[in-house]
Amino acid sequence: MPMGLSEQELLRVDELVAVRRTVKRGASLFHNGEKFTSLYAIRTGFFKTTVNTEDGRDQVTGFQMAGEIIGLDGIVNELHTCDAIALEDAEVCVLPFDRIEEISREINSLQRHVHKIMSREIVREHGVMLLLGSMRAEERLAAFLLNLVQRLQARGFSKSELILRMTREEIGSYLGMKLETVSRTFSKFADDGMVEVKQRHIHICDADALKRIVNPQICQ
Amino acid sequence: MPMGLSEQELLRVDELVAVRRTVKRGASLFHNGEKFTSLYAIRTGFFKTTVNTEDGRDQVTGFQMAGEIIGLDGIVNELHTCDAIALEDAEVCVLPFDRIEEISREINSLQRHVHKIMSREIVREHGVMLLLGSMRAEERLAAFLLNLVQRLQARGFSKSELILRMTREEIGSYLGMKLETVSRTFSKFADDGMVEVKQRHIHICDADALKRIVNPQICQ
DNA sequence: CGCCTGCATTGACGTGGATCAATCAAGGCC
DNA sequence: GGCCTTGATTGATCCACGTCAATGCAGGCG
Repeated sequence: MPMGLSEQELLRVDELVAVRRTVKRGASLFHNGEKFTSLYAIRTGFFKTTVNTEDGRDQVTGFQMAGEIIGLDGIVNELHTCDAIALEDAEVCVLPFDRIEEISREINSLQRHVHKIMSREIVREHGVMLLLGSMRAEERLAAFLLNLVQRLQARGFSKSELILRMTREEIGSYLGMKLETVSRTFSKFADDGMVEVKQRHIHICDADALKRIVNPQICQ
Repeated sequence: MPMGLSEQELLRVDELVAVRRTVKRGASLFHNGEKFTSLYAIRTGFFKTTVNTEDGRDQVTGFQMAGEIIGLDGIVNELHTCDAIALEDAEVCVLPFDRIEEISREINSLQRHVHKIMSREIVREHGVMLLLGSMRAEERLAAFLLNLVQRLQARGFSKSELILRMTREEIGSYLGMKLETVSRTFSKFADDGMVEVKQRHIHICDADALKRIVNPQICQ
């Protein structure tokens, strides 16, 4: 992924991403408590990550799609602290972390790249904290839809059409609300003509209206 | 902070932490939008970090104390994406990030250390997401107090006595609740004999009771 | 000293979203 | 095809927390 490498450097990076692994829908890539050895770059498919308390509650901390990296949580204690579950059949590159460290000592742009990936995750989580801490249900769901569609668009998909890979309950967990509230809020958006919802098929009719919900002041 | 370095390596790390900066109570160490150049290691004092939306809402994303690192959010776009405000007079080490990268290419244990710091922040934020997404007001405040006192204890302070450096409103922002709810919840804890609260002076009388609130099933 | 200002506390009341529960739609499978 | 399971929708009710408002408390300053 870093650019402008020499041929020799490219070889080293290629060797890093050589190992692949497939994960069936519903299966886990890693579990809370497992030993951490590698990061994973998603090639195809869709994941969720969840943290869970000893007393059984759990919380979806993110949804990841092709091109994104999962496993960063495991570095600090060499143990994974969340579960990564495939929401559809998926393929990942296995990136052994000590090899990443080794090669990033030699290739500055890879080093920088790794740091940026971790920083980006921190910034993303700040955004989720803002959402969970200070938004209301409609704002949360609107922000969620806009974020999802924007990431899909960056991968060449439609900016108005999407298929949700996760259940209402998983969306609710991520957004700090109950599945019924997620469902009702979808229905309300549909009533207001902003989206069309058919189960997991979503058509965004009026993205600006969604933006106005997230950001009442700015978008008039 | 990494251990087991040669004398020469120690010199290089010493040079990294040479520059100090003081920040007065209420002043900012950096602001959202400012160019990112350095991380900061807190030597003394207490900070909060906040993110803010264009429409004026803001959200406290963390409280940081001596020994902790702030500024990681800035790496990804070379711009800070949050504000860091001193809650009391503070002193920090300025750690120019390109120097960190340079030296961590040479000293493996420093490289590992940097990665762990970033991973730890990601894990911490997972915990906050769990708190914001699935806990109720009493659980949040109990978890907050326990976390704070545990970090203070690790720094040699009392495990039952603490002085809050932040207002009820800042606590509320961090925990996703209104300042009145924070205040009421403190009063309830006091009524139940779990803590004594005199403004910002907190005495924790029954830490186990707080733990039971956070984790109803496990702690009986 | 008394006044002012910024927090904190407490009360009364309203509401957004949780909860409980029934119904419905869509696959998957025999 | 009919049955079963899993997830989604919708309604009725409830309550935790937000909102609005009054009061209290402590530190800073003229």
